[in-house]
Amino acid sequence: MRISDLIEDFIKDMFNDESDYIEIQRNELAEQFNCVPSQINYVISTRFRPSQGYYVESRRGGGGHIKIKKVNVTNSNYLMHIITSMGNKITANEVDIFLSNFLSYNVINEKEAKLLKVATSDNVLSLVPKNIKDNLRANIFKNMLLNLV
Amino acid sequence: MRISDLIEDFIKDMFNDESDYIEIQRNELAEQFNCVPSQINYVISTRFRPSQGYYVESRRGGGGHIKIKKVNVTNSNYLMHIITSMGNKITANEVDIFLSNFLSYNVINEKEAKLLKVATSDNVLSLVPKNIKDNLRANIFKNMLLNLV
DNA sequence: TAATATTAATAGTCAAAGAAAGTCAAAGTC
DNA sequence: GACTTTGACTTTCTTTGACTATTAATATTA
Repeated sequence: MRISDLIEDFIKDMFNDESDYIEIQRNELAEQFNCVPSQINYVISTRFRPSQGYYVESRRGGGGHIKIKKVNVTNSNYLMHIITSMGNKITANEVDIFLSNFLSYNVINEKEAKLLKVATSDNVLSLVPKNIKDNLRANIFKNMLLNLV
Repeated sequence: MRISDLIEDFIKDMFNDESDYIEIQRNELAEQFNCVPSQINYVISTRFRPSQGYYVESRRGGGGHIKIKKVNVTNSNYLMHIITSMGNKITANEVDIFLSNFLSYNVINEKEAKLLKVATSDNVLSLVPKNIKDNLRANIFKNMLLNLV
């Protein structure tokens, strides 16, 4: 079995009912599996993506760590379904359409919609090179949504 | 847990309803936490910045001390003030500190804080060229905040 | 006694070392 | 060809300590 799969399983086993997130230390985990630390990054970036229901944050420096949050995916969950099916690019217009749907289904409130809209608006992202803008927007949108599920 | 975080928490716990400021003795505190005195300065300069709601003054010599004052403010004024006084660059760490202050002042709620954090996190902005990342972050942060005023 | 000098008690600064995590591309595997 | 493994290099944040600056307390002097 691939080592990446072992690491994936190991991390997934860390989740339990009490908390919806886990914390790991990259170097320590790498040592346990006898691999280079960057392999942990590989595993996270291929198996713990937003589209797979995971939200990741980390911190460097002394006491640093990687925190992985698992979003509860009941397959009836409308938002989750949107997140997993959304591509890795999205335009400001498409965001608007999503938002008005979310609002009409009452899955988010006005304030949240406003925040989502602002954070992904062309205006706010005007500094971002055009060729990555829609990718970034999708990134922001999905990760924000994950935290509303 | 990082010792800096412990010190930060310890100091924050010292605040109570009666007084809006606290006083510490640098060497004594350092001794309690078994660290070098300058670590206290590190904690103060990274977690109790004047721009983030704390005003710090100190005195050297016998009986010297460090006094940290919590600047008391009301909702929209406070946010508005922060927004206008904030530079056009901000790091993810600085966002964190802002957010914890906003939360302690009750000017935003947990969900809003989470959204702000996510939308400006390094992970989510990883696609963005380094030279504009902190500018973009400030852009997103300020514009989102404007919608919370 | 008032002014001045000295000493001790604090706090401040800054840069180096340490402790993580991130990136990216080359090499390997299936 | 797509996915995985590896490792050199980078970035971020924290800890440490040597050196500096300031103030209060005390001693000395005029």
